[in-house]
Amino acid sequence: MNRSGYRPDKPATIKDVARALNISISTVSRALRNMPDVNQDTRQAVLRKVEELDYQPNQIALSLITQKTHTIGVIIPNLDYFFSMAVRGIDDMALETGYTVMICQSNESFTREMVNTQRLMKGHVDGLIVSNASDSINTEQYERLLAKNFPIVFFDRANAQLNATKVILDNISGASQAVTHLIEQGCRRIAYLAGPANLSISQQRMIGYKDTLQKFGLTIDESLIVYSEFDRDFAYRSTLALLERPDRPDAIFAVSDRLIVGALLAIKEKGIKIPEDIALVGFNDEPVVSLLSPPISSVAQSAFDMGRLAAKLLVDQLNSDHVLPPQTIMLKPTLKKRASSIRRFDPPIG
Amino acid sequence: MNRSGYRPDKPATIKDVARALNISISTVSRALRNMPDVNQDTRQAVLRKVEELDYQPNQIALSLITQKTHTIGVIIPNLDYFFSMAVRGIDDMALETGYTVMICQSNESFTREMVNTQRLMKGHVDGLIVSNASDSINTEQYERLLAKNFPIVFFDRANAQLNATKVILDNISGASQAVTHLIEQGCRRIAYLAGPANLSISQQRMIGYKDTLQKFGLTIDESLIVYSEFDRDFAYRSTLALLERPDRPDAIFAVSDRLIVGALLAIKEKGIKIPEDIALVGFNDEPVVSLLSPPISSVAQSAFDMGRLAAKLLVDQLNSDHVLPPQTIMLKPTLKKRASSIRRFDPPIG
DNA sequence: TTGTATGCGTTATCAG
DNA sequence: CTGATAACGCATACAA
Repeated sequence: MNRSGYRPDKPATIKDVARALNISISTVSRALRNMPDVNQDTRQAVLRKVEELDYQPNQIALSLITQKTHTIGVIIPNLDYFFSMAVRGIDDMALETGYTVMICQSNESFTREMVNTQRLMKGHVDGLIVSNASDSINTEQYERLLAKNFPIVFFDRANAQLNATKVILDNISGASQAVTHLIEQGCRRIAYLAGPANLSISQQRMIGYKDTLQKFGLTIDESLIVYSEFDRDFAYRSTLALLERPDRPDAIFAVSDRLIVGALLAIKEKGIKIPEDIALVGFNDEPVVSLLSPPISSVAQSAFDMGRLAAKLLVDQLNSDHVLPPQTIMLKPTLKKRASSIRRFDPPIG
Repeated sequence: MNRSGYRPDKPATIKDVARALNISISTVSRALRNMPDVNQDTRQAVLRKVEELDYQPNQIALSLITQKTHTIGVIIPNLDYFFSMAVRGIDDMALETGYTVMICQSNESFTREMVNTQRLMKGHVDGLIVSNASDSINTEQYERLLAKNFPIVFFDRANAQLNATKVILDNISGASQAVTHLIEQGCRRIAYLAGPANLSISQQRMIGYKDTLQKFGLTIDESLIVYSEFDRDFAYRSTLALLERPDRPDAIFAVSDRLIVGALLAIKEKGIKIPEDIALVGFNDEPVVSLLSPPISSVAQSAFDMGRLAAKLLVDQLNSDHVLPPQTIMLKPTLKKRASSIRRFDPPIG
């Protein structure tokens, strides 16, 4: 007994059904799959016996033949609010289309992301839905898979160089909306908690930030830009440092709500007024930011929709009999304006 | 071509390796699994060819033989903070022990929980880790699986009648700590947002709540107990109603942080002082509660540890060659005391 | 030390 | 209408 480990009682196979009825396997198989050419009485007998023996087709055997598992692999950096919602969207679409979802978290580690990819490939998922870890740089492994025409859909965090199907946010627009709003509220020195430098979302939001400043004729002060991991405590400390400066900023925009919350804690600790002295805008519109004092403005996107859409694109590829060309779908974010950034009465409260 | 749908380029099989070297399949198989009785030269040649062809064993074929997929099915009601952390713990242990995790969310729906169970069973998971939906009542399906000795571990929300392996919290202790603390702070009319009546965690926490009141000689006022789903808005409205009463409560304890946040919003809206007029204690210690004004006290547990432990118990069963007897592991919660409930200076701030 | 044959559970292709 | 058999990719008992 080399196949070690405990195994539950063996379920009935198609063979058992056939034997019990003294007919051949193929007849049972045909009866079960509603093929024509099968006697009604035989079919009824099979159906009854199947019920009696609680027979269920062995998916593994089917997979061996079709080389399909009806399983989708999902690789995400973490399970924070955004990705939880995205996973819910993916699982939702998977349920509708008859797939099951295998989820692995990279914990923001590129190494673990690669390990998870291999893990899922070994488990023979039919396709992959990926959002990169914050220290992801190398795309070699994905390129190799894509070269073999293995179906992958990237969402949210997707390497810009990679020629693959993606569902992403219009991050430039999101950042632009945030910065425009801050400028309209009278802010002139807008600091930016920029997140991990190599992530596409960071880079795109940075473009939106800088372009908007320039569009309004404001100078870009690189010393007001702080790169970091998605670490609330780091944002807290960075903000304290920004507040120490004689020319301290009059607004802070952050690449994620996690960071803007860190900023909020630092500012409140210093007793500086929000939004009068410093206005705040975050990104993702997590539920928590609307509960804080003051409620924090944030760029909102629907992670659920993004997840559903990513799953949809993947399933479309899986159900297609030819290779679909890569496409990039860009979703539009909307700014939720709240007390943390509203200094004047002109703009309506969102 | 009945096997519809696109499939990526076929990977090399053990046959390809054998053919390329003009040797038999079994020799390749042996060489690969470091069996003795195999010529060093042959082994080297095989290894080289395997590298060259990028051959990887087909797990599906292996699964067909062993009837094991090295996959764990996870069924959870949602992916809020608690369950996200639990899933992280499960995935962590799975990675360590060579398993992959299939996750399905029931969205608090018993029907969907059943559908997901079938979905995972069809996908031939080796075992199941389950936390029930809030409207779960019927345990028939699990009983049937357990009767077949199919390995299942329940965690957090586990039906009390079911004779199965469980990892749960000492909910009575958690509620007792919370209520004791409130009483020590001078509260005498403690309302309870009790959650779904049929959930084991609700029932256990209710026992802790009532027993503690009685222990301190306080009467139980059933009109201060409100059942509900895990719905923040419902808690908000229930609290508004409680506040209308002439004999309004001087404290609210809630079965979950989601509900206590709803209560907080209602109380702040009414301009009632926390903790002077009403003290608050929640359950789960989600990060959000420590960020609110005032920070809310909460009964803390480690969802991550619970997840890891549940996975550990399941893997132990999977790796054992006999059926392990059901066991229930009970974890101890600790109360985090914060401003929402601290009226006196005697107890230290947790 | 290596090769051959059988089986895992199912479908598909033939014959009958 | 039904049955026998090959095949999916691999491990393994048995032969050589």
